[in-house]
Amino acid sequence: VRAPRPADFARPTVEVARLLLGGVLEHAGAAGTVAGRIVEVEAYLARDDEASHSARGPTRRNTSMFGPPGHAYVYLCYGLHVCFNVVTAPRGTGEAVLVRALEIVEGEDLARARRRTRRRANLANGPGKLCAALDIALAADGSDLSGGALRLHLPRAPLEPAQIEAGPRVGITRSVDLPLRFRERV
DNA sequence: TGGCAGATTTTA
DNA sequence: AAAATCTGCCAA
Repeated sequence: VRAPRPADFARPTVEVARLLLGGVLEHAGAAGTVAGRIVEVEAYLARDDEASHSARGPTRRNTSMFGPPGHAYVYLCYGLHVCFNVVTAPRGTGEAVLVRALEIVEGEDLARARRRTRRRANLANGPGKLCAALDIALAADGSDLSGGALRLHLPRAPLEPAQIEAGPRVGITRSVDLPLRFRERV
């Protein structure tokens, strides 16, 4: 994997979403570092996407979604779960990629301590679960993912299209038919 | 100002 | 199937 470059975000959000697959999200904290390979993402767009938080313009919560690309958009879902996104389109646009699932590749013991589950596969196979495993908090909202404690790494070579499965997004009720969910095929 | 739906997860 | 319980939107 490699560090992200500005050019990585100078392309449509759907392409960035596909590029994130096979990348690594890493959080270095006081207790240690936990990192996971990105295996499932969803794109949220600014136009013709009623499921996107940006669909009705900027609010206090989604401010960072309209911020610079390559930064984090972290929000609270259903009042208790933290969800992590990578902001994608240029400043002011309002697009992001939700990271839905990781496969833990570093710091598994620490991840297990933070997550009450026996099965390795369940450590980070959901947007709220992965934030718990990596200890991503709302304080990370708006942070630059190329430099601080929370880092994004992109694959040196993007996944082949045949390795990516596209389909409808999960847990939404509007714009349900858009194929904006991408998963690494097993 | 109040009610409700929501990019979820866990337990019964 | 339901609870936990924050944020934003829309109706009074």
